[in-house]
Amino acid sequence: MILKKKGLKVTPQRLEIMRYLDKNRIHPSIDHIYTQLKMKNPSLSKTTVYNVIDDLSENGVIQVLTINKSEILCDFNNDPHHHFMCKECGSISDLEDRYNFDIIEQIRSEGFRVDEAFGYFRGLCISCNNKNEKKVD
Amino acid sequence: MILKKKGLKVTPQRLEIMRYLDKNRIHPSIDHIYTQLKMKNPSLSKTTVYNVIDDLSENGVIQVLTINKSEILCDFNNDPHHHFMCKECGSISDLEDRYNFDIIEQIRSEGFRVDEAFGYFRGLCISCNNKNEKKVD
DNA sequence: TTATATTTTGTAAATATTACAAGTAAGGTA
DNA sequence: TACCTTACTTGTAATATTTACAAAATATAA
Ligand SMILES: [Mn+2]
Ligand SMILES: [Mn+2]
Ligand SMILES: [Zn+2]
Ligand SMILES: [Zn+2]
Repeated sequence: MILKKKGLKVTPQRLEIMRYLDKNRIHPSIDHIYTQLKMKNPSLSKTTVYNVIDDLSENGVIQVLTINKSEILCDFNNDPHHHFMCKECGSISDLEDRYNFDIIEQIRSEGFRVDEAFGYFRGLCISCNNKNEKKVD
Repeated sequence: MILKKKGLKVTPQRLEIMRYLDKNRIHPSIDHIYTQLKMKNPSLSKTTVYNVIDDLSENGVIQVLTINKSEILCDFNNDPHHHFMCKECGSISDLEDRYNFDIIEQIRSEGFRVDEAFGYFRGLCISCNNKNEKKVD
């Protein structure tokens, strides 16, 4: 059990939130998670969602994205990978692993201690870009 | 004049903010800019700082960073370059150009339209990392 | 100089996040 | 199992950032 390993107590709220993030790899916001889980767990508090996300990210279980200035986004996948935000539909896509993080080693060699790395890109996703090009035709 | 070229009127407030960003390449927050300029320009409104930063970034004059979840940071240098945030002293360092953005072409070739690219790294800056290692000794 | 559209300003509203204290529950111990 | 201690959850209030808005001021072109 990943929570026990980190010294965190196993609570229904933490399990629900982790399960939700695991099954919904859409990089949801705190409010999104809260609204979705509140339906089946009416006693859930938004503060709890904040607390759980903080605990999980501080313990390296999940990662928190700041690609968006308006709110943080949550990602169950804590492997280093880049993200693309579509300015049209707002979707956040994962970018393939092959866009690697060699750069981190270069930065380390300069004397930095690198704990976290984020690659954020913005523009139009494949789907919106296709629609956009058709309009131009 | 860069403002005229973009069809933006040349106002003292815009000039002051641009001059400040040009001379202070520390990636200041809105509040930082406001506090600094308010001293010599007591009539300056924080709304104006927000408006000017929006106008300048929408017109590609400056860039806005979301490396930090608590507030946006402003960068007069709008060339693509990566940033490093120190968790100890809070400084934001520019990373060298040689950490290139080849990856953008790869993403484009997949069908995305890439307008903006950001590489954000967090950890300890060179200075704080040195101090940290001495403590361990 | 005058006209017009743009910009600035102050205030208020909206949102996201954090602080806090009281109640609740998890997990260890006997 | 029953109890204890500590960690967690919850609701509310406070804080902080950002946006909305309308009136006043100003830049620029004619
Ligand atoms: Mn992801
Ligand atoms: Mn920079
Ligand atoms: Zn899209
Ligand atoms: Zn530092």
